[in-house]
Amino acid sequence: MSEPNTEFKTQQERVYFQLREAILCGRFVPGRAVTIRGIAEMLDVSPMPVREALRRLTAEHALALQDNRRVTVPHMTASRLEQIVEARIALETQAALRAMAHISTDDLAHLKALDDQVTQAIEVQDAESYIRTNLEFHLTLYRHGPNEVILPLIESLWLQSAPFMRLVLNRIGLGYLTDRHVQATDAIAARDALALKLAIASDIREGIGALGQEELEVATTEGEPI
Amino acid sequence: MSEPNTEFKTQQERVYFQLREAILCGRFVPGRAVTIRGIAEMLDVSPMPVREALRRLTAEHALALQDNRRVTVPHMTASRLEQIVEARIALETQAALRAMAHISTDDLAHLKALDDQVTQAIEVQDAESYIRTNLEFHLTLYRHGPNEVILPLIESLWLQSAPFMRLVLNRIGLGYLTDRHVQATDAIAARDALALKLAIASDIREGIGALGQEELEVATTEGEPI
DNA sequence: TGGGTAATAATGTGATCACATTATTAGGGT
DNA sequence: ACCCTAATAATGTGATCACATTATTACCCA
Repeated sequence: MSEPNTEFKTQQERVYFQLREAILCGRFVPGRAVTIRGIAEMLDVSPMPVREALRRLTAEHALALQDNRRVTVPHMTASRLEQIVEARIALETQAALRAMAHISTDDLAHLKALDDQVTQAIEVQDAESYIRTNLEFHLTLYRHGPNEVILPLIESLWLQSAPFMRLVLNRIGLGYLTDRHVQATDAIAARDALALKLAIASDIREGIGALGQEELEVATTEGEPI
Repeated sequence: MSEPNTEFKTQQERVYFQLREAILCGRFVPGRAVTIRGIAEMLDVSPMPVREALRRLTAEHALALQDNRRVTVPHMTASRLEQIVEARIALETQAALRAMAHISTDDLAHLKALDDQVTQAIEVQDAESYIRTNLEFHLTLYRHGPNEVILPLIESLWLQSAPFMRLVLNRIGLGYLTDRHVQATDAIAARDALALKLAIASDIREGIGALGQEELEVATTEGEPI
C-alpha cells in the first residue's frame, strides 16, 4: 500500500486542516463562496471529503450556511465582534490561569521564543505571519493546562474572527498593535494569576477589541459583497 | 411533490435535531456507541443524512470520535466537569446581561411560566423533564439578547453535560436542586445586572457545579464501559 | 438600450456500492 | 479451563450517480 499522507488518517481530516489553516491565516475573504466541487478541484480530492470538512467547519462557525444551503465565509458585524471579544476574554483568561501552574521554565522559554516571532512579524508588517504566530502563542500557552473543553470554544472564536482580522490588518497595518505577551510571560514567571489575567485581557482588548465602526466598514466594503 | 416534513429542509437536519434532542434529554448514556447504520435503521433513513448529522454533533463535542473513528457519547471526567461549569458561568452570565435590556414584561411572564414547569418537574421528580425545561428557561432568556455568537458555545456545553447530568439525577434524585430562577427573573424585573449575574452563577454552581467525585464515580460505573 | 423570460449551468443532498480497517466470534491446541 | 488464532461480521470512508433547487447567462421583445 502506498502512503498518501503521514499526518492524517483520512482525507476529510486533511482537507479540514488545510481549510482551517487557510481561514485562520485570513486567506479566505469574508463573503467568499465556498463550494464543495470548487474546493475539491482546488485541493485535488473527490467531493466527499470536502463535504465532510465543510460540515465540520460550519458546525464550528468558521463558515456559515446560507438559506440556500450554500456555504460562505461569514461577514463580521458589530454585534458579533463584541461577543467574540467578550467571550475570548472570559474563556482565555480562564484557560491561561488553568495552564499557569503547569508551565515549566523550558515551556516559558518556548513561549518567549514564540512571542519573538510575533514581534518580528509586526516589525516587518507581515499580517498573515502575525495572525498565525499570535494564535500559536495563545494556543501553546493554553494547551499546557487541562483545557480540553475550553480550547475548542476558543479556537472557534479565532476561526470566526480571523478573516475579518486579516482584512483589517491589510488595510490599516500592524502599527496599532501593542505587545502584552511579555507582560503575560512575566506574570507566568512570577506565578501571578491576577497579572496574567490582566495581560491576556489587555492583549485581547488592545488587539481585536480595539477595532470599531470604521474597521467594520472597511471590512464590508473590501470583502465580497453580500 | 409530497411534503415529507415541514420543519426541516433536509433529512440530515431532521436527523441532527432528533439526535440532539435525545442527547440533551440524556437518552444516550455516556459510553454508548453511536454508529451510522445503527442510527439510520433506528430513524429509518439512509446512512447519508446520519453521517452528516454525526459529523456536526461531533464537531460540537456532543459526541466524540475515538481513535478507530467510531463515535461514542463521551464519558465525564472531573477536569471536563470543572471546565464546563467555569465556562458556563462565564458565558451564560454574559449572555444574560446582554439579554436583560431586551426583555419586556410579557417576555418576563413567559420566563416565569417556564420556571414553573421546571419547579413542577422537580416536584414530580421527572429528570428528563427537568433537564429539558431548565435548558428551555436558560436558552429562552439568552435568546432575547444579541447572542448569536455566544449561544452556540453555551449549547455545546449543555450538550456535553446532559448525558452525565441525566445519569446522576437518575441516581441521586432531584432533591438537591435549588431554584435560582426566581432570583433571576426578579433581577431582570429590577434591571439589576449584578443580581442577575449572581443568580445565573449560583444556579449553575448549585446545579451541575455541586456535583463532585462521588457523582463522577456513579456515572462511570453506570454508563457503558470504556 | 433596458428588462423580463427562457435556457443553461452550477450546487447541495441523498442513495448506493466498493473497500480497507477494526471488532467480534468461533474454534482448536495446550 | 484458558489463551491464541483464524474466520466472520460490522463499521467508517470515499467514489460516483441521479435529482431537485437555485443561480447565472443568453436572448428577445418593447
